[in-house]
Order: sequence, then C-alpha cells, then structure tokens
Amino acid sequence: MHENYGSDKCDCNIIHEDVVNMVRKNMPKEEYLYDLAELFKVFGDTTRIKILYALFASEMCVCDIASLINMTQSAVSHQLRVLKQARLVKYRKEGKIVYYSLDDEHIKHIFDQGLMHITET
Amino acid sequence: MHENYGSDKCDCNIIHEDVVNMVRKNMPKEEYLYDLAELFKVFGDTTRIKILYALFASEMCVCDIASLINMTQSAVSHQLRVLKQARLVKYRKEGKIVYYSLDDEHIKHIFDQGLMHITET
DNA sequence: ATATCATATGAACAGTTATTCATATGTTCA
DNA sequence: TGAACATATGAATAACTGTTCATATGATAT
Repeated sequence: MHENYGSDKCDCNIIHEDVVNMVRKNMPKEEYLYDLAELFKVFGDTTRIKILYALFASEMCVCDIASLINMTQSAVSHQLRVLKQARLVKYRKEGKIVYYSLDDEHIKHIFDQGLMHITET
Repeated sequence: MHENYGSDKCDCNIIHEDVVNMVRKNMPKEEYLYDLAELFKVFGDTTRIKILYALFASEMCVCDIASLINMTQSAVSHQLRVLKQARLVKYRKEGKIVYYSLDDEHIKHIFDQGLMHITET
C-alpha cells in the first residue's frame, strides 16, 4: 500500500507517511545542517578542544599553547589554522610572536552544555 | 633563560611561564576534554545531525528516517548505533518496528548555540 | 512452514584527518 | 650580515570513519 516517495537511496518503504511529511516540514535548511556538522567536526578533536579551553583563560602565543598541552609547535600551528578558518579564534602579531585568542562567545555555552551531557549519571 | 618544563613533545621554549601556569590550573580534567571531543565527534556528521533534528520533531522508525534523509536503511542503522552508544537516542520496539527518540535535553541547546555561530555575519 | 518485511551487523573500501618531518618565512639581536 | 628564535606550511604517513554490500535476525501474515 505505502509507496516510496522520491528517495532513490532508501531501500525500504515509508511506514508512517504523515510523520515523515510533518518532520520534513520542520527540518532546517540542508545548508545549515551541513554547516553545523562542519562546526562540530572542528570541536571533535582533543587537541583543538584543549586549545580552545586554554584560550578561555587567556590569550596565548603558539609556543605557550604547545608547551601547555604537550604537543609540537607544528601540530598546534596546524590546528590553530583550522580554528582560525572556522572563525573560532583570532590572532594579533607582536614582533615574531603571534597571540591567539577566542573570536566567539557561543563556544563556552556549547561546551558547558556538552559537559552537562557527559557528567550526567 | 626560559626553560622547558616537563614537556617532551614541545619543541619550543615557554615564553610566558606565568600565563602557562595560570592557564594550566584552570584547565578541566584531561578526561572531560577527551569525552567532550568524543561527543562533538558524534555531532560532526551530517547524517547524524539530520537524524537528531528529525527526532527533535517526533520519534521515528528506522525506515522512516532513512526515507526522510534519503539514505539507505543500513547507513541509518549504523549511525543510530553510534547515537545510541553516545546516549543521545533511545529506542522502543513494537513488533518488528523499532522507534527511536531523543534521550537528552541538552542537544537542542547545543545545536542552537552552534547555529548562532554559523548564522553570524 | 514460508514469504515478506524491518532492522542489525560484519567486512571491505574509499575518503578524510591529525601528526610528524623538513623546511620556509619573517623578526630580533648581536 | 648572520645567528637564533617563533611561527607557518607542504608532503607523507598512519589511523580513523562513513557508506555499501551481503547477509543475519526476528517478527508478521498467509
């Protein structure tokens, strides 16, 4: 009785057509969902999480960050580039030293909510 | 003058020792940071984001989810397992049909904050 | 019983990613 | 100018991840 509406990938039948249609109406734009996943991808790495938490406390230069989290300067520099591209950190130069700091107020809230999930029983 | 304190990986010198020590004191436990990254890793995939957004609107069976987001039943099932392991979704069985629903109230807040970052100018 | 359907799962493959290494850039200081 | 230092970056490698395919499981209905 039920037909498969417009999906070439799905290899099964829609069981609750009304529910699917209702949910489809409420889905955010595909583009937003993609961008959201991209953002969380950036958060999904221990090194980057450590860097961001460090910057919650203070702006820091690359060398200090590397020392703090016990990673090579190169690894930290690579990750800072990722964070910079995601518009999560910004930097200022002072001679040969580059200071990085946070560029977003939402991060802390996101992390706090994340920690609430983790620390639940 | 500056020495490298206890880090074997870092290949540079601590420039601001006081800052590093202060920041180190304020860092959350290594374990939390690891778990947090693991959580965000789960969010860092478009398919899983879509599934979670779908479940914001209603509980759904696997087949309906697959149809909605235009993925194979198998792919969806694999991702639901990941979400289940992360304690983000739960399920109930009704005959041969399995209904999945959200198992966490924090997710929506996390996503909303994430969207605020994305939709900023 | 057997055919059908919904779901789960293991293996394989392709694509992605984080770190390392070597090196380049640009600044400071002697 | 040249040595030392902070940072950036490209290439290579190893590890990880998501999808697909084939198949298994378990339930329903005839």
